Amino acid sequence: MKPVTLKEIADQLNISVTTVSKALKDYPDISKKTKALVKELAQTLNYKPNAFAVNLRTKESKTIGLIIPEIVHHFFSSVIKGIVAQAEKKGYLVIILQSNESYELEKKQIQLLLRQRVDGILISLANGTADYNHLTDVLAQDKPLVMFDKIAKLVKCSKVIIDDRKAAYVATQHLIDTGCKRIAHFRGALLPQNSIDRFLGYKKALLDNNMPYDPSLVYICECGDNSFEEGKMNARQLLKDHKDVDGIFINTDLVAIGAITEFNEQGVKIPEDIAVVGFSNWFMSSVISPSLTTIDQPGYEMGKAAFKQLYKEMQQVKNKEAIVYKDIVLETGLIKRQSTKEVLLGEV
Amino acid sequence: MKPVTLKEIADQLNISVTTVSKALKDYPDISKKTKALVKELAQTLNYKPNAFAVNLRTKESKTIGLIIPEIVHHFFSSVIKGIVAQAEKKGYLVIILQSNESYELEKKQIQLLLRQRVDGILISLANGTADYNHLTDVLAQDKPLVMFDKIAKLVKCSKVIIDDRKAAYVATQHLIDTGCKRIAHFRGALLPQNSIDRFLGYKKALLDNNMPYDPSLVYICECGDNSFEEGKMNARQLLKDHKDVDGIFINTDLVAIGAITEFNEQGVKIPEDIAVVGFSNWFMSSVISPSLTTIDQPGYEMGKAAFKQLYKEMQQVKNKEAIVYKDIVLETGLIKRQSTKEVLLGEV
DNA sequence: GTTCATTTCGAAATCGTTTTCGTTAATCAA
DNA sequence: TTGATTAACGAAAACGATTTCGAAATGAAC
Repeated sequence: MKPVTLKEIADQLNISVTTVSKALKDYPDISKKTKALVKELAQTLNYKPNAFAVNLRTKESKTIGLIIPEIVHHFFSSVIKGIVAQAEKKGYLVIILQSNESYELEKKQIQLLLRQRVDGILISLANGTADYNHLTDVLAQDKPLVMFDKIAKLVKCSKVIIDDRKAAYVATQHLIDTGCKRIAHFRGALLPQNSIDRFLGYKKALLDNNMPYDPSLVYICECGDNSFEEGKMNARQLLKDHKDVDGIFINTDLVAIGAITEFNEQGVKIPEDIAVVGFSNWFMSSVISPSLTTIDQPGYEMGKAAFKQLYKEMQQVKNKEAIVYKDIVLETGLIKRQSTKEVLLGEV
Repeated sequence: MKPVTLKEIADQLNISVTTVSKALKDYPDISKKTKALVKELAQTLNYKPNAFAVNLRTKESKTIGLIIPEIVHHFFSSVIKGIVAQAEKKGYLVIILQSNESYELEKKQIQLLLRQRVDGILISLANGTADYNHLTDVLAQDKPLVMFDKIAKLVKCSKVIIDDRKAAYVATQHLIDTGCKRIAHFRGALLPQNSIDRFLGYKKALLDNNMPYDPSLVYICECGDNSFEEGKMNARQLLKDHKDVDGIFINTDLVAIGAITEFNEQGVKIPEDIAVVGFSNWFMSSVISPSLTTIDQPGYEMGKAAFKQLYKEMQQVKNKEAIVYKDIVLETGLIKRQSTKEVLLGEV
């Protein structure tokens, strides 16, 4: 019933615990005969080293913590999958926690993970997080911390991101290239870096094309939950406020889908009356009608890259080297679908 | 740099480690004065008990394992969220692993979790899993194991499920009530219990309504990945094989969405020519056009219930009581949307 | 037969807590 | 004064593994 220990194996073979331990780890000072004996018995008894004991000695937990704002989310669940897959390959287990976009929770969870003595932490920040003491705490303990997607530029640690600004620029440029003259932007919440960068990309694209930037065309959502309803609401408001808008660049696919639904219901033609570009390439976007032109945001790869970087840093800590921080920027692409028109050839 | 230990606190206060430990845990044989001193110093030094040491002593890890076939999946990510939320409330951490629908991986992961000495395991079986020795291994160690959604009826442990059979019956009955005369079924893979039960519900509904059961109308997919493409493929095949089918009950929403997409592309009218009912109520289903009538499968609640049951059993083990297994069946509901017609009133 | 090297094993310390069982000193009753 | 009681603390043994440092046994070399 009780798990088998080294001692039990030792007793059964009339040798010491030391010898058993060494035999299992192929120490050179143990004879081949005893090694064989030990390994066989360990096998038949189904011996599994007690992770706590090992970790206590070696100061390694082979475990990392992962904090994300929301689990039920196409992009984030892809990231989780990438992380978990990569971690398992390297023999690491992943403890997952959801911050619910709450700063307070996030802080508590970091403490939890530190107490659990995880070897490293992967985090995508909550929208509400503006103070970074809980993060610098981690770094002060020489514990690797890698931020991904929703990051804080000010914190000195590795980051895995996409170039939100550039991607937003490309998205907006596509609207312009397909003939849109007056382009709105749904930017979601105010704070997170992504929101800021995407907005800046949108703005720059306008200016680079000698189109006026009109703040009243930028819809901010205090709630900032990037929801389907947010999209519907904003779309409804837009139709009231600005009849002349013929293109929208939207922060997140889900919001874009909300907007499209509203437009569909109100009989607004997409892309003829209004063209729409989303962001993230949720699976859903390929399936709705009209299908959504969007920016591909590689969640799985991001998770993979984030873990790889964390792993590198964990190795550095292990070898008592200094941690080398790195900013990793993943490529994105524009996925053209039905919600935008064809690119004009003659003009421009 | 190194984490603070009891010993450091003890040294600073010139008392013993024992006293520090007791003071922090409010033992009655420590004076109020020392307690105050200890607690204060612990606070300022930011002391966090070493989880390994604690676990090694107490034989409790306050950690559970979770194995699911696929993380990027609306239903499963809802389940994860329910589990993680509930676990955190009770002070448990969740280690998440993805079996990728592979029996071999599932087996390895169980071993991993046992070695990690988790206090309990939550699992939704891989499609390929037909042998249950790895599961009975867990139970033999008196370690609580709760299965959810994709279960093995033969394994003696607690299970959290929905009544797939009944739900499928309701779905099929709805097609019949809305006037469908010849109803097909896309059942996905052959093996998993859900697939079987949903098929049986479908069949029973037909028979109870004196409609012939025609095996050629049941589409099985060897690949069994419940994918969008599977839906498109099956739909294409169906249109070739059976021009007279006017309703389909489909195993999973995603497959149903694939089918709908194919029908849309081929100009088949939904629900006039063919009515469609899905299963699971993915968010997507409310958003596509036409929106999909489906069965609501409460993922979050299932996760919550699964953890609650696991928690109960972990308490039982702690109190050296016998584990009481329980089958928990969650309610489902039919969500009527545009992919099926209105219920006929006059007839039947 | 002595010396030295090599092979093979074990004793013991250690990781950081928890908990049992004493021990000491102070207090109180008689 | 003596004995019993109580309050407050500590020594030490776990938990299960790892690793350092020796020790014993064997063989080789002279």
